[in-house]
Amino acid sequence: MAEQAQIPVYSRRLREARERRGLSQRDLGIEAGLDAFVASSRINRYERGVHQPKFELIARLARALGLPVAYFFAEDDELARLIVEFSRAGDRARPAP
Amino acid sequence: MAEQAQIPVYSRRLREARERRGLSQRDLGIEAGLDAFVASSRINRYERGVHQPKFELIARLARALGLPVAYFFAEDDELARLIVEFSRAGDRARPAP
DNA sequence: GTACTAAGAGAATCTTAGCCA
DNA sequence: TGGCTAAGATTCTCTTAGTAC
Repeated sequence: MAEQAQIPVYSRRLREARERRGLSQRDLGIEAGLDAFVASSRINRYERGVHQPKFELIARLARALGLPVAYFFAEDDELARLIVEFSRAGDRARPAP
Repeated sequence: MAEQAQIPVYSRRLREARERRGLSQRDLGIEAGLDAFVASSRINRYERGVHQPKFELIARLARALGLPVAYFFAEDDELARLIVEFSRAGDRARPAP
């Protein structure tokens, strides 16, 4: 049987977070600072696990989605939840920089 | 004044974790499955922030260092500590897969 | 409008072969 | 021995131009 290439964690978390926000792939890319003409294509590649974005871009996507970068690399769902909780607690303590 | 290129989070965390383990750059690379002839050069590039490793490699480095991948992307030190605590708790609950 | 893809252009990393403390 | 680097070889991503629903 043929091995199906595994979707990376960050791809899965990216799509989940985007859909939770009700954004299209194009609009998420634009909010992260990508050119409107390439946004859809690029975000699609990342969510499908075809291409790997630069960390700098992941950081911008994380900011656009209101999540810490570490969230996108949490394999464990419980750890992911913990990271979100931590960032929300931080938001109250020290507002937006 | 010239802007100093910022060292990425994962670079900083990688070096810290490696030194805590008392490993050389070469030995860490080898433990992560890199060829002995390229290990030193490549790990050095990652720790200096010159090159970005593939996520697949970060996952192997994380395993070699006994840390979750998310740890290497935690900007906040307190969050990093939280992630380590979580992984240690998990080790007791469900041993090595 | 949204999700998605092929393929050449462009930009990155990887390997080799070293240097310095 | 350990940390580090230049540069060509290699391999990746990015942009463009599309398709299908």
